[in-house]
Amino acid sequence: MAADDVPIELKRLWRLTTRSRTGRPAELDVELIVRTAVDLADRDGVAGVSMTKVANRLGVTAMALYTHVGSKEHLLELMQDLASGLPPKPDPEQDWRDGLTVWAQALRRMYDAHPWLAELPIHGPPLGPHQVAWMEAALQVLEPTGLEWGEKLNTINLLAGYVLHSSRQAIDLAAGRQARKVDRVRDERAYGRALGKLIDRDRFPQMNALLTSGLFERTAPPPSDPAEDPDFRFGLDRLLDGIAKLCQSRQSEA
Amino acid sequence: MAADDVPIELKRLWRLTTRSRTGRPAELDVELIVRTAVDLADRDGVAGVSMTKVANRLGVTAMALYTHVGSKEHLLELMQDLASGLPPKPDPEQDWRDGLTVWAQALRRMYDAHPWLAELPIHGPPLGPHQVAWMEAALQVLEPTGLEWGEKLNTINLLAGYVLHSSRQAIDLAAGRQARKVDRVRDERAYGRALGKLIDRDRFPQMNALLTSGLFERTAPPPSDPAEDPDFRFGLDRLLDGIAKLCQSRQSEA
DNA sequence: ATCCTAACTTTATGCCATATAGAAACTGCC
DNA sequence: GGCAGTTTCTATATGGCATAAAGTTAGGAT
Repeated sequence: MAADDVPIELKRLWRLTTRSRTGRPAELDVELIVRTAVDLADRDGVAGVSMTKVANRLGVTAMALYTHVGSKEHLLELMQDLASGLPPKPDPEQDWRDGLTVWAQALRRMYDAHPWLAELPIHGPPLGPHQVAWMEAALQVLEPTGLEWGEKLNTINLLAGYVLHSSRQAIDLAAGRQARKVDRVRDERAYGRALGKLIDRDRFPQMNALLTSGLFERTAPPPSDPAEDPDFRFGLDRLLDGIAKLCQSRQSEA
Repeated sequence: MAADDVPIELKRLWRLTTRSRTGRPAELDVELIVRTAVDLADRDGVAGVSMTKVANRLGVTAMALYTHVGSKEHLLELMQDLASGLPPKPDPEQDWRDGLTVWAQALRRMYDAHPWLAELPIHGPPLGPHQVAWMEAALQVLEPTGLEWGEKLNTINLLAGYVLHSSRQAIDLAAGRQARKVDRVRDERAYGRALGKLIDRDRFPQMNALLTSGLFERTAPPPSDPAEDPDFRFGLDRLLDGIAKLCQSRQSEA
């Protein structure tokens, strides 16, 4: 069944590698390396993860890792899947809209728990067991909608992309706020004042109105639960409204 | 007016730096450096841009750049703004929905013209003249909707985030397809077949159904105009439907 | 006891951003 | 005409990075 033509990267994601009986026995294994790397990333972000640093933590040279993870790129994929964890189990009592809301909010909290996940590039379709589990959960929620497979995929992708994007922004904002004194450009108030001086009122009338509206003078308190942040909810609700319209049109066809 | 308390980074974005009359005259200037860096990025992506390479192209040492751009991070910001170009002028005849569609499609084509723009991290609010112009254009389109400033901002952000995300995916997919023989994991057919062997039918029933649906067997022809790609249009239409509902509720209040 | 083999180490290459210090080239002033 | 001041650019160096190539080590199988 799990035949030989499965690429080694997939095998490692699903932990299907077997220790060989011959040769020097390994001190390391994929799981150990990836967990160490995730620890480092949780502390220092993606930039804090280097083959050397991971290896040093394990009391081993950098090159030793290559036996088990192939390349740094692959290590990052393994880290991504591991840190993704498992989605909440869909509640069959809920309708699809509540189900997707719960799903998206859980995803948002995942990025909050491991902000470095939002730094990673996107690798096409889900490949590892945890990513597949997230996809499975969303598909289960969408099952009663009667959408076609392509539509379901597009919908999930749309939602996941939104959560990723808004997580990134929130994380960047928080990081910027921490360095406020160093880098005042990004401070909201300073932003409005500085740009206000540069913007030609005739060429940028709307921007000018926006900057003088006082919107940037408010100090937004960082919400305790990022999944309840009003800015996050705004986009989520728009998205769900748009998806709802699609579901309605599908339902009225049938 | 353009007072001294404007940070140097902003001044450079708006090309407000003045050559001093004393001292050794500069061979370089910001515009020249940034244009050279953009050329490099157009050819080789963000990874192809290093201070050394940019400097060599200009017949100068890497350190010479630092007089003009401060740091590589700042150079990337300058590149981003320059390559963003100008948005299409909003047509006052169009309603907001057509206007946003045009805007989003133009943004999509921008990422197609400079794919490396999609690789860059997000830097909070728009700071440079071109980015401000994009924002201004979107605000002008939204002007008749009667939305509040915060809603307009959230809406634009939602849309821009969507275009960025789907551009990234399309670019990654195309890049993966180019390296198909090397990296078959991401080839769509191979994806379905390989994952099919790993996935437990009981634990992942929906994924299993999806993989056996034949959806991944189709070969999607790459569209000539990315802004007309059906996958892109799908998300855009959902988003606009969601925004339309918000506008309606605002209108019925008034 | 010896061989085989996989796991790990050593060493080296060629990148990278940028700190520091100094040389070079111009203007304005005497 | 030449010196001072100022700015630009160069030379050099540091410490980091991923990973290629080749060598060493340690245990299981025979």
